[in-house]
Amino acid sequence: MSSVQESGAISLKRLQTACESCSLFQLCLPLELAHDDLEELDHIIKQRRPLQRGEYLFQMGNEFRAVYAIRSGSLKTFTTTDGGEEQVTGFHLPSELVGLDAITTGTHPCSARALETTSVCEIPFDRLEELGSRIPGLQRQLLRIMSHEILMEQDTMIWLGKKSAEARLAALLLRFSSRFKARKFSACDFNLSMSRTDIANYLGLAVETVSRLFSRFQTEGLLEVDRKHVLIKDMDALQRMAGADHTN
Amino acid sequence: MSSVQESGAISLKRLQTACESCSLFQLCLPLELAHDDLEELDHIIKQRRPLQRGEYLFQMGNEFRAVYAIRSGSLKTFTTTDGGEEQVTGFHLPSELVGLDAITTGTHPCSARALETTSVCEIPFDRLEELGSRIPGLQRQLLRIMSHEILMEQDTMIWLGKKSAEARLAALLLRFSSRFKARKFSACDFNLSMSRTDIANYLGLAVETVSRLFSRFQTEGLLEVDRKHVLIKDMDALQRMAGADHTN
DNA sequence: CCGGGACAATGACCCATGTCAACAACTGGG
DNA sequence: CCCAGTTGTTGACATGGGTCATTGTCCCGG
Repeated sequence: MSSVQESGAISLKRLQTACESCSLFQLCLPLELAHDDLEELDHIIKQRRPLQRGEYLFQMGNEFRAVYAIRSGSLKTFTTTDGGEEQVTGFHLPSELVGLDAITTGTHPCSARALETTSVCEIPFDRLEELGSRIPGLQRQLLRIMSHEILMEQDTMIWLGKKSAEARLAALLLRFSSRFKARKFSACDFNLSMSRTDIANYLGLAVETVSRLFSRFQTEGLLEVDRKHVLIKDMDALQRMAGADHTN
Repeated sequence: MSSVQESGAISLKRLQTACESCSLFQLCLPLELAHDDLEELDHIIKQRRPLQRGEYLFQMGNEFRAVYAIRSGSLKTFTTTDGGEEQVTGFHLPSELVGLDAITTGTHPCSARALETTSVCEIPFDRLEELGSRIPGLQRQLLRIMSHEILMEQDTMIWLGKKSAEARLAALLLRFSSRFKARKFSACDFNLSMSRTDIANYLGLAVETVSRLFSRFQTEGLLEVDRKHVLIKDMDALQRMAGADHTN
């Protein structure tokens, strides 16, 4: 899953960010920006030391200062209920922006934790906003990204509300598949960086159910699974499964 | 539930919109704008003939031209699956903006239908965007509203994923309660403009379950229910119910 | 190469909630 | 004011998926 991976020791000089040379360029914020505007954006972006698996990018309740674009690796976001229970609210892949849900309140409503070694671009929000008011294309792109996030969550709500366990897992797999595809990775052959527990939590199922489903999908010839590694063998069948709600 | 209701015949002269005189002023887009900026906003807003119960504000697949602020009444938004099944994605009350989820694709991903007589302000999106780039406060407010929407949907995802039927209904009731309260209506005594079927659909439950729960809440003394009308008698108990997920 | 701890898979059992069916209550049109 | 259609309520029964318990597997450190 990891791609652009910084090697070993962290040099003290400012790491090169340069959106223009980033392989995620077309999916991330910069899309459609002119060369000069891009340079301005580059200047406000800070590159941070890569996060190790399990490290937090931010925690629920932290003051909101920046949004983060993922360069490589992956994150999960989750809230913690009063009872200490965790609820996973999303998994995030390279080029995606996290932290947007903190704008309203000025406080992060969820925590973000690395699922593997992960590097991010930090984009201070006050400066992004200021820049947005000068560069209409940037502003538009920001609204578009947020709108897209709303859309994706509506989709998720549909699975959670209406669909059977198998449809939910199928939908999850398809979503990952298309996200990888958009990032020029294989749509059929990928690693899931999160644990079964995280998947189950996200889908609102018991771990055991998820486990059983993976097994069943495998015996039915839809997938080949080996731990984190997934190979999709029958995309159409998955699609059919994901489509059917349990009223059928 | 309806409040600012236009009476009978529709005059041909442009109806008075004037955000400044709107009772929803503080909750809606205009918040924090200076007088002059408000006037500019007023100029791009169109007032449409009120929608009757069951009328569509827009339909899934329609081209995205405008976002809509609800003045009075209420709407539901929903998608229709290939199988013709309906999935309710939200209920919308006065001062709320609908249509934001269409920004990314330029096409409405869901339909919006009036649950009762409902009047809305139409805000053409191209002009709003243009205005936003000139008025930073407006832009900020727009981002804030979208961020808030993301937040609310995450919350919804949590109910749907993790919670028992009773917790879901309790959470729904509490959400309406606080939304009415924010709009200076009673937090304990209100009408639900949508049918049981819509509620059930939204919560991912069977109508029968919703019906039974209403009855049970009533016998347990938490509520008094009479058709659409709800009187909350024990807010704390509801809160406790909404909090507990079915892992407790 | 071995051992411990986390993670994953599988089986047996049970409960919450869905389904089906009958009925009751309300609503609007004539 | 009545009747038909729609919407809501209630009961009996079925089942998907949760829970608990056991066993298997991987992975890392020593």
